[in-house]
Amino acid sequence: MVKKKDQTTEEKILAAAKKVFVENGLAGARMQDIADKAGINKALLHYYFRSKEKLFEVIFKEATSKLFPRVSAIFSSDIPLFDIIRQFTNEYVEIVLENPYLPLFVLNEINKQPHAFSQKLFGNNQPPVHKLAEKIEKEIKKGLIKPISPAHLIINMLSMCVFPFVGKPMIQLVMNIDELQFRNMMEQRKTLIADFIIASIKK
Amino acid sequence: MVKKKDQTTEEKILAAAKKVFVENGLAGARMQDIADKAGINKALLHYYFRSKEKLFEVIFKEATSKLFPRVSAIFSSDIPLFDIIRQFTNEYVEIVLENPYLPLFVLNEINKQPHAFSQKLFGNNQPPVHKLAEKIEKEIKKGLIKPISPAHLIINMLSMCVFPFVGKPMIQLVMNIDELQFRNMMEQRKTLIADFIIASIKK
DNA sequence: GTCTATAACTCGATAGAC
DNA sequence: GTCTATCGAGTTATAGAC
Repeated sequence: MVKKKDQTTEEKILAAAKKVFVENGLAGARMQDIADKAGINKALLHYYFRSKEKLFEVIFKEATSKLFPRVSAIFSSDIPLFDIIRQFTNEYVEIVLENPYLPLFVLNEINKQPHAFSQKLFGNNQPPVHKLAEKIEKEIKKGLIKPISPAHLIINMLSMCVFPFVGKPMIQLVMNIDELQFRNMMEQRKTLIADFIIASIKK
Repeated sequence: MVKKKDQTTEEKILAAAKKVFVENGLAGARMQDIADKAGINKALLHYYFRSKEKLFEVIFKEATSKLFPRVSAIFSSDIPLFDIIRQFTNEYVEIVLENPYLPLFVLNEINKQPHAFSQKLFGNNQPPVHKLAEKIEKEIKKGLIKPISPAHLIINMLSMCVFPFVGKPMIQLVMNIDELQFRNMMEQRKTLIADFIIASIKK
């Protein structure tokens, strides 16, 4: 835990804004709450970041920059398929465990303005799904794994990694578990998801 | 497509409100937008539904009543495990295909007020996960399926059903597919998900 | 850089005519 | 039931002193 007193004002604002935006979304967040949480006043918020929208942009970019680059790297890396699956599920869950509400936050914003994000997220270079899909195709043709649509396999993997966090409050409600128990479950999933997938497609 | 002219004012409001709330959430939605979309004015909204919150409640209840009762029924039904898996994945995807944005909408609101919903969703009776979990335990002990934590198996199943809809815009972006192609993929998943799960746990 | 005070605006809600 | 007009609370944003 970083001490607030050692942070610059800008850092305090960013930390506070992240929390408020992630919890409430763009529309639900209030500048007053951010100011309070940062221990300053509204005027100073506007001094550092011109407007609510601009502040939001910064937070959002920080969030996506945490989630996507590693994913891209693993998806396009040259290691064997099963290693990709193991590494991806392990790393993704690990990253998101530190920021459990990020996936819902990001998915919401993509949902609200899908077109703005095809630019923001990927720029002009294609997302790295194709390379992984091709690798899956090859493994099938070589007879190393059971036939399955690459797209579906990738969606299955993503689903089992991302959904538990998106549905965290619902899962906690339904299963009646606290923060620590949830965390422990997710720790288990780091290896469990890969095992589950591989058991399904292995010949 | 239902003609607006054959709808009562109340129906027009509900249809408009559903769209606006589902797209923007409670905080993001504006009564003016709902009125416009319904072809009436704000005053009339308040005449039919006292406040924004009350209108939201109605929409939200309609949404959850579409999603949860069937799930509960299937989870606690007395058919064999593999049939539960097949029936659940098939029916859930079918229901949500008609309302692709419902899951994200519902999860968001649960996320924002988890406690309010433990009441609203389940009332006083426990959610029906326990019965399914017990069934899984039994199958493992009988040696009919490979050992796996029931909680994780259930989460895996839910994940693969729900996530594709929650992440719909992102998936469409990354895979570069249109509405129809997305729909076709989800149609395939009705049986694919069950096959995938069963292949993984079958002995 | 940081504050107080306040302007400017958005939006839910109501009054009152028809 | 439906409308126009308007109020009033809450929020973003700015002006101006320190």
